[in-house]
Amino acid sequence: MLHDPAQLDLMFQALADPARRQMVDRLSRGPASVSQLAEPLAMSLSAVVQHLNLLEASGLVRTQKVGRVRTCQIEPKALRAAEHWINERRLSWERRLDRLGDFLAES
Amino acid sequence: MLHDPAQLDLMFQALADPARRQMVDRLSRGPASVSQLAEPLAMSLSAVVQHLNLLEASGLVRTQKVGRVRTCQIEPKALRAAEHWINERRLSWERRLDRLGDFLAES
DNA sequence: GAAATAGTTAAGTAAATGCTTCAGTGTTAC
DNA sequence: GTAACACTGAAGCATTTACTTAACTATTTC
Repeated sequence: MLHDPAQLDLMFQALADPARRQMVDRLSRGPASVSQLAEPLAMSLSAVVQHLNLLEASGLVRTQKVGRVRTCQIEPKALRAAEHWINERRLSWERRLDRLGDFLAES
Repeated sequence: MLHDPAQLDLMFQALADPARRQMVDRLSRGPASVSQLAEPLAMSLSAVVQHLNLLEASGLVRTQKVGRVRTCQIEPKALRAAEHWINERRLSWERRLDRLGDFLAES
């Protein structure tokens, strides 16, 4: 579910926007309401809600509404999935380099 | 230089596109020419070059031209920078959860 | 129950993105 | 020297994106 390419697509797409990364950054320091997320951003609350909906659709953020306040949290599992995708490619490359080094050392 | 927010922006933006991630994936298994990168993709060579230019501008891929062939490689340092950004946020969140757990355990 | 608060939704718009085609350039093979 | 090859660049176009404003729906507060 988390490695499904469509979800991965949504996650990387979500992380591509600076405002959304700023929101993730804020949330990494603890939960926040929509207004709290919006506060440091130079855009309308409406725009923030739209970004937030993308973040939620991507699985990176989970929200729950109590009364009139929507509280947002990071979903570390999703972050880990994105992290993992990058990590695997980097390691694959680095292992290849190691094997090449071994081969050259032997000759 | 790698943690400069503008560069990070370019990297995440580059990773947001499925075709570009497929190119990175291919390159993680070893260097490739532009045509080799293009081969599995259902688009014109010209489109692939445009994607490649973005990847290069983001620092994720380095290329060098010998004769008429441009050979492309992954730049693991850049991948590591993106990885690191995500990792820091996730850890920050998880550490917070740990502290919260400790606090609740004490009471 | 009226007013303030917190968020939501829809419609519109300007700019960015991901292509395409076509007309090149430089390189290598014959 | 000419033909094939491996790209490159510009122009154009359809779609998507990141907003805006304005009208609206719940909840609290007083």
